[in-house]
Amino acid sequence: MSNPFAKKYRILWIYGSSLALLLFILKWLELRFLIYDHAFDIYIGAIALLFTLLGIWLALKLSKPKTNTVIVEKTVYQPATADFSLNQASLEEMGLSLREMEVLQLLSKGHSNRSIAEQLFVSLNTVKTHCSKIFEKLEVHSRMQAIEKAKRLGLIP
Amino acid sequence: MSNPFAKKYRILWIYGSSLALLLFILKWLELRFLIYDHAFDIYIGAIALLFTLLGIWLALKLSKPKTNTVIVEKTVYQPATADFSLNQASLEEMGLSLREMEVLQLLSKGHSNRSIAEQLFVSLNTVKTHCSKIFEKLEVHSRMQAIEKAKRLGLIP
DNA sequence: CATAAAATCATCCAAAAGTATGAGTCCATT
DNA sequence: AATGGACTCATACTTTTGGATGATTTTATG
Repeated sequence: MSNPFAKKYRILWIYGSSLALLLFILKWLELRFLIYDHAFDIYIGAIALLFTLLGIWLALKLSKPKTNTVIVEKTVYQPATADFSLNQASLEEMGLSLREMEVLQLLSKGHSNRSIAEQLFVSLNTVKTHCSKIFEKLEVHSRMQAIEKAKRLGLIP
Repeated sequence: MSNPFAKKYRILWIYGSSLALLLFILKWLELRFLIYDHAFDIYIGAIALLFTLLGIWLALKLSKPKTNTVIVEKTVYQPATADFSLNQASLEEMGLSLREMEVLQLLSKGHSNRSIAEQLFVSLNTVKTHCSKIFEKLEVHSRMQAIEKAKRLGLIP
């Protein structure tokens, strides 16, 4: 933790120091070769300061914020989806509606009717209705058989 | 570790040197064209531009890197279990008995408790007991979840 | 606009699944 | 002989699921 901080601060320090040194040298030169009057000098300094601030403001306002993207890998155990392609023909033949496919997919993941209802923001009864229709269309009598058949038909991975 | 540092320092040196050079040129111009009033505007403009750039550079280089932490959930899919080989280690770890494995296998084929009972020549209650123990050991609460977990542990094909 | 399909929700009932607890038998190990 | 694990079975209870039926709303389509 302290190492990267130290590094950052060191770099900052070096930047700052060299800048200060440069300005100091300038001042020294200025004093050394006192040719022009101080009013002009102050004026130039003000201009410089003003536009430096302007530059800083511009940069801060217009620059994209540096983002530290932390990627958290959330493992999902869903095997055999890599080369899955939905069998459109089977789907057409079975006549499953869009919503029924959604339910079927959640069904195949082992979710309960209640869980599916919550995920789809519908009532438990609706999910049961969908399930019944799915079973009817797939000609099965339980969710397990439905998954079995759906997988075989290429409806789900 | 020392290489990136050296690189950074070199860049810093170059930046610093060029800045110093620019300032010296400006100073020189200042001395040179102080006499001519009409060059004054150009001089001020140059100063302004230069210091604006300096400000931008300063802001970009020295500003604290804003750490906008973006958490991205990445779904990692497990490869398909094309060639099944029983994961003995997982089995040991889960502590499933022989009979429980039998039940689990029939379970995974979509059989009902009654069907399993008939196939194993035991009572329905016994099957339920086995199931309960399996669920307990696999830390799940339904046959579907059990199958899911057993598959990804390599207990069943 | 009318009609059909899809989606939603409900109630009631029966079957299946799951939970908790207790208990008996068999068998291997200590 | 005692112990513990595996297997068996049972009762009682709760939850979930499945089936049947009917109704309403939304949405697409001719």
